[in-house]
Amino acid sequence: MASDRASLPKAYEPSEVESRWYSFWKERGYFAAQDVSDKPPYCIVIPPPNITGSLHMGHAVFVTLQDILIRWKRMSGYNALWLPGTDHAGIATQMIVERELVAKEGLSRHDLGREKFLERVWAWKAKYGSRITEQFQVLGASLDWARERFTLDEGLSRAVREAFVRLWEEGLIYRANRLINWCPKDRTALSDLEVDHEEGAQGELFEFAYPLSDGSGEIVVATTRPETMLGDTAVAVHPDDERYRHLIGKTVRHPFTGEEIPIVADAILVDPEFGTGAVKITPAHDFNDFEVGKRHGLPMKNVLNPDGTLNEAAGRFAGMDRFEARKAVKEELGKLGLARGTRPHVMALGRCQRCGTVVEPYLSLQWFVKIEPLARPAIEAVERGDTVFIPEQWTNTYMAWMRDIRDWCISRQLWWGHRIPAFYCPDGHVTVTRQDPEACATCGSTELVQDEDVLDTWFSSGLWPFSTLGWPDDTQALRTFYPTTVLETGFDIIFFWVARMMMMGLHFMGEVPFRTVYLHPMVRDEKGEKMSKTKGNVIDPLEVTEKYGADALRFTLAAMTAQGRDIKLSLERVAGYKAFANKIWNAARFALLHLDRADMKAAPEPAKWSDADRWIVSRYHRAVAETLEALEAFRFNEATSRVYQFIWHELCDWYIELVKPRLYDGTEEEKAVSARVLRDVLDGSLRLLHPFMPFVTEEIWQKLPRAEGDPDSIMIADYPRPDPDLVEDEAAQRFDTLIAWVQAIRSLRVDLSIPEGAEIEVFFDADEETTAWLRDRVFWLGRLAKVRRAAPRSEAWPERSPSGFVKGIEFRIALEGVVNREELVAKLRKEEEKLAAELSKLQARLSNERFLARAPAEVVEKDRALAAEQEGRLQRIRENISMLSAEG
RNA sequence: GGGCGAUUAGCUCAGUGGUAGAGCGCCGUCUUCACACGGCGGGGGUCGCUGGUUCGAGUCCAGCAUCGCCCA
Repeated sequence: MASDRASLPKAYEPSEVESRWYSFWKERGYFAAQDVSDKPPYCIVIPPPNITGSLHMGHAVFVTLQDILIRWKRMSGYNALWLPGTDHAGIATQMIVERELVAKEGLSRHDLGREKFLERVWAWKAKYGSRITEQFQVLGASLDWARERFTLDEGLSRAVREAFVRLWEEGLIYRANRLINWCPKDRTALSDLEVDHEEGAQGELFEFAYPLSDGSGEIVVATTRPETMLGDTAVAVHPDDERYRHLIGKTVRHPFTGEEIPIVADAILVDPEFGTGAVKITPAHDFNDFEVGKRHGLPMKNVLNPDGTLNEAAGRFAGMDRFEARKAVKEELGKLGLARGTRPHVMALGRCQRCGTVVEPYLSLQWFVKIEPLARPAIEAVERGDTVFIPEQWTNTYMAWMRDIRDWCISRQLWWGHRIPAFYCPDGHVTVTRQDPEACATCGSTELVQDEDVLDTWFSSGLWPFSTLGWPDDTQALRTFYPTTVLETGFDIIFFWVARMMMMGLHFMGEVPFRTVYLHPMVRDEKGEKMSKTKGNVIDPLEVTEKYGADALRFTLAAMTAQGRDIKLSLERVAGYKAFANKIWNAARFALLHLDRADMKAAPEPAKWSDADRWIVSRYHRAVAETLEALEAFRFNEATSRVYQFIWHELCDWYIELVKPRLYDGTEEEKAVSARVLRDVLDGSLRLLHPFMPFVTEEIWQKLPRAEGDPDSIMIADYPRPDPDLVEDEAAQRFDTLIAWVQAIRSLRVDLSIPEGAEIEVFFDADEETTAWLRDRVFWLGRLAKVRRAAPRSEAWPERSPSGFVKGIEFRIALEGVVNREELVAKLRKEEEKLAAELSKLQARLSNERFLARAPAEVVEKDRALAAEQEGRLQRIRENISMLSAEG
C-alpha cells in the first residue's frame, strides 16, 4: 500500500536489510543449478579456500566478481552453476592443529599417533572448516550449496586415487632419490613453487683452504654455508683457468674426515671470475652441485637429519643444528689455520612458503610427476585458443613457465592429506592400486605396508574442475558443465593451480577445464602496500560490510577491478558507494509515493510517453547496452561506472526532476503513463544493478508494483536487454539539447550572480524552427532554470549582457540583478584565451594540405564545422568583453 | 641476469590514433516536501623524459628515468 511505501526510512540501512535476503534466496532454492536443463550451461568452480582461512579482501574480490558473473548469467537465462567447496590445505591445517595440541595439552602429534591425530584434525575441521564459507554468504555469494565439496571428502579422495593410479600406470608418476627442497621445521619436502626466494638477503661469504693431499699447497674455496663442507666430495675449477689447471686430477685432504677429495674441471658450473675461482662441491646439499656430482660421478654425501641437525656422517659435529654447526665449522677451520676470512655477501635465500624457515636442498626418496608429457598438451591448448587468458598478457607468463617446467615433487611428509596409494612388501616391491591390495603385485607377499607420505595439496586441487562434478564417474553434472565456462582467480596461483588444472583436465578429460581464465588484480591498501597482519594494514571485509554494507564493498571492488593494475582499496570509495546505495534507495522512496498510479495491467503506448519519458527510456537502453558490452569483456570497472552514471546522473539527476511536474500536476492519464514509465525504468535499473548490489536491489524491488509474470525475487528475474531502436531514438536526442540549454542557462545565471530564486527572461539568436521548439518547452526551462520567458532575438536582445552558447546558438539573459563586471570580464578573457588557442590549432590543421588530403573526409568536415562555430563564439566573446568594459 | 607491467587533475584511477575523463577531495551556493550519504554551479592536466612513425600520438615504435611484480 502506498502509505506503507511512503514510510520507508529516509536513509538506507544496509545491515538491517542484508541480513534478511540471503536466507530467503537460499531457502527458496534460487542458487541451485540443474544437471539437466534446456538452458545453456554456465559454470564457475570456486577457487576452494583453505579450511583454515578466514575471509580476507582477496576472497572478497573473487566472491564479488564471480557472483557478479553468475548472477548476471543466471538472470540472462543460463543454467548457471557456481560450485562451492574448500581445500584441506595440508601443511597449514596440520600446523594449526599441532599448535593447538601443544598449547592445550602439551602433546605433539607423535605423542598421539597418526590415527588419533587425524581424528583431531577432522574434529577441528568440523568445528571451524565452514567458517569461511559462511562468511561468503555475508557478501551475498549465490553458490549452489547442495553441491559443496571438500578436497578430502570421499568422492574427491576417490578421484585423487584414480588419478594417481592412472598416472602411475602410464609411467607418469615415479619414485626417485633426488634433491628436493626440504623444510626442516615442517619436516617435509616442498615443490619448487612452495619456496619463496628472499631477494637481497644479507649473508657472508666465508673462505677457507683445502690442503692438497701431496702437501704441495692449498686451494681456497668460498661458501655461504660453511657447514656443508662436511658433505663436500670434490672441489671444482674451470678447465681453462691458468691458476688451477695444474691441480686438476689431484686431490685435497678433508681437514675433518681425512678423506681425499678430487679436484675436478667443470666449465658449466665454475665462473672463474667469481670468488676464488674454485668451488667446493656438495652434491647432496646444493642443486648445482648435484648436477656436477652427476657429471663427474661423485658420491652424494648427506650430512643432514630431517630436522636440520647434522647426522653421524658429520663426525664430531653430529647432533648440532645446522646454524650452530656453521659457527663451529668456521671456528674449527680457524683453529686449523685454514680459515681465509669472510666478507659480506648479498644472496637469495629460499624460505618455506608456509613457515618462513630457510629451506635446505635435501637428498631423499620422493614421488614425482613426469611433467613434460602433461605440459605439452596444456601449452598447445592455449596456443589453439581453447582456453583464453584475460588480461591476455598472462598468457605469456603461463607459457614461459610451462615451457620451462620441471618434474613435480608430489610427496609430503605429513599426515593430513591424501595418503599415497603405494604399498611395499618386505622385498621392497611397489604395488599401486585403486583398492587397498591384499598381496604384493610382484611377489604375492601379504605383508604390505602403505607409503607413509601424503600428496601435495595442489595435486587434488588440480582435479577440482572435474572431481567436484563427479569424476571419475561419468555423471550428468560432468556432461552438462565440463568444460566449465570461466575460471576466475588471482594471478598469484597461475602456476600452482591454473596450470595444473589445465594439465590434469586435458589428461583425464581430454578437454580443457575452462574456456576463459580471468585473473583479477591483487588487493592492496590505499598506499599500495600489500596487506599483511604484521604490517597491521589489513582491512577486514566483515568490518567494512558491517559499516558500509556488503553492496557497497562489492561495488567498490568491482569498480576498482581494472585490467592490469592492483586494487588500492580505500574506505572513502566504499563510503562513496554506500552513498550510491542510499541514492537509489531515495529515488525509490520518491517513486513509491507515485507508483500506485501506474497501470500494471497494460503498458502504455510509447505514443503517450512524454518527451522526458522517451528520453529516459532511450538512455536506459543505452546504459543497458554499454553495461552488457563491458560485462562480456570482463571490464568490471566500466560496467559499474556505466550503471552508476545512469542511475545517479540520468535517472536521479534528470528524469526524476523531469517527471515531477507530470506526477504532481498532470492529467490522470499522464500520471498513469509516467508512473508506469518510472516504475519500468526503476525496475530495469534495479535488475541491471542487481549482480553488483544484490541486497539493496532486492529490498527495493520487492516493494515495487509487480508486472505480469514477474517472479518472486529479482535474482531470478530477467536481466535487461537493450533495444537498439530506442538507443538511437531521435526525439530523445533532441531532448539532450534541452538539457544542454538548461545547463547553459544555469551556468550563466551563476556567472551573472542572479539570485537563485529570481525568474529571468532568455532570448535566443536562433532560426524559427529552433525558436518555436524552445518556446514550446519554456515550461521545462521555467521548471529547471527559472526561466519566465523564452523569446527570439527579434523580440528583444539585451545589449549589455554577455552570451551563452549551446550548439552554436547564442542566447542572452535580460539583466536585472547586480553584476560584478570586472569578474565577468576576467572570466571572459580567460575563455577568450582558451578558445583562441584552440581555434588557432584547428586553423593550422585546416590549412595543412596534407591533413586535407589524407585525413578522412568526415574528420575534416567535423573540424571545419567546429572552426566555424568557434570563430563565431570568439567574436561574440570579444564583443562582450568590449561591451562590458565600456563606460556605463 | 631474463621477462612483464606502471608512470594522465591534489589523491585513487579510466581512456579502443581524431577537441583530455570519472570518483573522492577542493571552491562557491542552496536546507523547495526522494535523498545534506543531497542539489546546482565552478576551478584544476606542457598525459614521466627524449626521439621516431603519422595529416594527426596520452594512445603506435625506440631509447632513457623512476616504481612494482614474476622467473632464474
